[in-house]
Amino acid sequence: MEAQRTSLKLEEQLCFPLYTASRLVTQCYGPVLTALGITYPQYLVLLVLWENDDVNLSFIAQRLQLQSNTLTPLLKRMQEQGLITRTRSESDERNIVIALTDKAKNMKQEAEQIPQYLADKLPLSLDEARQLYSILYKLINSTGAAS
Amino acid sequence: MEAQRTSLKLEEQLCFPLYTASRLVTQCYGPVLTALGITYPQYLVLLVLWENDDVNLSFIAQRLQLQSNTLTPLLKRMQEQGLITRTRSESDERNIVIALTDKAKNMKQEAEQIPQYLADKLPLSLDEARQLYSILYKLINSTGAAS
DNA sequence: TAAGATTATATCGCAAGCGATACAAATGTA
DNA sequence: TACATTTGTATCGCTTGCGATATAATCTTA
Repeated sequence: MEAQRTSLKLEEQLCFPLYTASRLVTQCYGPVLTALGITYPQYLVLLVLWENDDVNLSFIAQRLQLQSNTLTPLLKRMQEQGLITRTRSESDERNIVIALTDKAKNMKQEAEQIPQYLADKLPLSLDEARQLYSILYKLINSTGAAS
Repeated sequence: MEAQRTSLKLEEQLCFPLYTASRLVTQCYGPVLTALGITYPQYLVLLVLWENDDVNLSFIAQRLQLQSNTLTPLLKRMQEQGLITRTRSESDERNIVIALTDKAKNMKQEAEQIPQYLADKLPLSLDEARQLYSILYKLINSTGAAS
């Protein structure tokens, strides 16, 4: 709310470093994820499912702040790769239940090392990482629906 | 380099809030950019060109940390919309020179209000914004090529 | 209980992103 | 000056993202 001078200089835009850091950090996952045969958003879906299996599409959508027009094809591809199953709920046929296959469950163990791999690769101190989290979630909670 | 406990919990991954905040903040630009008839990456290209007109594709690529396989089609679309011209350099025919049209030059004035619009929309204090910048650029510089 | 709202997911169309590769112009080198 | 290398863009194929809209199942309510 304080008066802030704003300009059109690329480096002074908040959006630009956010967008670029996100892309470049995502690229850091490339080698490990390729080895597992998955993409970055697919990895995020697995993170959700490793915490909560047998959930509706809308649950994943809410956790990742993605919509059905992104998730439906993404989940279909994961199904084709044998990572998940998609089943219509019997109690409410509008719902589609996503469940991990054994293949995806087994991948969790290999994935355990990924966070450490990334933490080593990025130059942030614990303090900086905490600050970053705090600010990013402030942004997220202010824009999207409440998480 | 300190010992950090890592886990596969979604919220504890650095990547996830970065990815989500980037998408959601980008979505905040939607209304203003749609009014100008451009997309978010096109806006970034314009930011570069408003600072430095008549530059090679590789200059934009370096500034935005994007590659030709992303920029070439993006710039072609901007050309079709009458925002830029693409001309082969005479001195070195490998280079393609990107220049703003009058239409795009005139858009700068309307765009001047965008940073303030966003600053008002996001809940960050000046201090938080500075911290965020600092950390994001640390990430960017550690991953991609030196800016 | 039939019509209208709401909810959950899907479809369509288009613009990024990006790994891999291609290709022509320029440069280096023997 | 031929030939290999490097440089700057472009092409291909695929997977996101997302606005807009569609569709079917469920819920509401008169």
